[in-house]
Amino acid sequence: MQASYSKVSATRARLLQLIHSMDTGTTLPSERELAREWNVARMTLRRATDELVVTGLVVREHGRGTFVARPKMAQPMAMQSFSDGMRERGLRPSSRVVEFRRLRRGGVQSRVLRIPANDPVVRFTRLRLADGEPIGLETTWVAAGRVPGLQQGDLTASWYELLAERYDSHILTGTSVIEIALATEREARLLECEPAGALFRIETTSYGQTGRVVDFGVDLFRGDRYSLMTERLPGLAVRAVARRPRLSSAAPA
Amino acid sequence: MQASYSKVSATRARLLQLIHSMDTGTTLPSERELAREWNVARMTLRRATDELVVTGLVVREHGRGTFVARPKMAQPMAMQSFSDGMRERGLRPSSRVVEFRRLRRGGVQSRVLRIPANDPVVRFTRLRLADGEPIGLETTWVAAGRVPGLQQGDLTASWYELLAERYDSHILTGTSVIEIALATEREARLLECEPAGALFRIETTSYGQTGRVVDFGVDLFRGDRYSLMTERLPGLAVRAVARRPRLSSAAPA
DNA sequence: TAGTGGTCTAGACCACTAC
DNA sequence: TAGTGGTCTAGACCACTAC
Repeated sequence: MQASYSKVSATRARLLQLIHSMDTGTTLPSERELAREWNVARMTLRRATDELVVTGLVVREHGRGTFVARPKMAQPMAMQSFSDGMRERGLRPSSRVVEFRRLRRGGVQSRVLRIPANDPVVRFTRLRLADGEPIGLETTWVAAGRVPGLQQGDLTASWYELLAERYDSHILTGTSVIEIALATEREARLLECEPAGALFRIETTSYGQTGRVVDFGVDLFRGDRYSLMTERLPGLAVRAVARRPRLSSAAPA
Repeated sequence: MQASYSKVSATRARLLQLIHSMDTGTTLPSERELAREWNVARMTLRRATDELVVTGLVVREHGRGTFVARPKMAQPMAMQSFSDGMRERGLRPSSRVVEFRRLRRGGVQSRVLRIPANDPVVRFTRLRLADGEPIGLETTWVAAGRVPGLQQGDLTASWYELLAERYDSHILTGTSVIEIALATEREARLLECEPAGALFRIETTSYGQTGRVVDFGVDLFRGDRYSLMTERLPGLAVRAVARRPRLSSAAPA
């Protein structure tokens, strides 16, 4: 620790030391108590704690206390259905449809889906759960012409399997762009994380046979609970694109 | 906007609206001015701004003001040398060696490198730059036996090329784990970002011919300036591993 | 009811910039 | 020197929990 370090930094360091000697799930001393003991304002103590919350080291529960968090879970980035991925890891996948809409026009998404701007599009948002715990929030856009008769009730099982079996659309590969975003209040409520908590925002265009675009999706994963795993291969040339930063928001609020 | 939203949220929303009408590089009104105008404490205004800073929408400069930020840049996740990647995109790559050490024992990294725990290891940390601007902070571990005679001065050019040409070690594939971490003060100084700014933390094990592990590395990229691009392939089965969360820190401080 | 975290305030003082 | 962002404080009041 350097002398020039800020009080927040020094406090965070003390918190880290404290936490490393504690077991998962155990309760930290209260904010007021630690602030008094370490001679800092409660706000300073809280700012230090904020950083450990974002990183996933501790969890705060309103009215109850602050606890040492569980380890993160790894999310493989293979082009695999969420359901299969979860089952492979011994977890029970489920999903809750938060929104289901038919849009008269694809708008911005038309270009990505490679359809005429005036073609209709189906957009739906699902909360993905593993063993009942919210994992990710996923919004999908698909050309309405590709999925005739699709209804909200169809989406409780695997979307990939549905595409393959009913619509003969087989997703083979994809391109993803990963960004860090902060949870809006709505997203935080659904994912049961802190408002303004750090999220992975993964934008994926998926391709089927003959390179056709099948769907386009935006997934949000909690950064405090998950890591992403990916295989790296040589020379997969990917076009670099400059992107306007965004605050988060999978779907339009 | 809902009535139940917090003041920070409401303020962030007003800031977003303000920013969307402004051009890249232009100056926002000062914190004191906006706080007065919107009837919030300066700390509240700052907390709202904090979120836009993390997301990369605005940049603060001490003593100068707050500015609308430039768009993010995409980082391809192919297993490609940093130098080649940058050159392909018309940027001049360079790197500065921040630390270079020979360790008598590999310690924790021995297991990843698949060498006996008592074998010596070379560890070095480089700051990667594109057109002179810091992009990432990269720490690499490699078995000393694989790189006899390696010296700090060798590392200004491409590490992959050096491995291939001098040591006949060709890196072909890799496995990466991506996490969100917050910059320590040291990392923030090197990357010229905010202390506690959000970073991508990418841990990579690289493999050569016959699946041998060649090196192990931890890269930190600024989350406010970069996004990651990756190709997704079907059925790349990746073992899921539970991981203890960490605050950041590529290398031991 | 007592204790916890969540939000917000009004102000002090510092460090840096531009002149 | 005036104006900007950076840090920290001491306290108020709210919302939630556990009893």
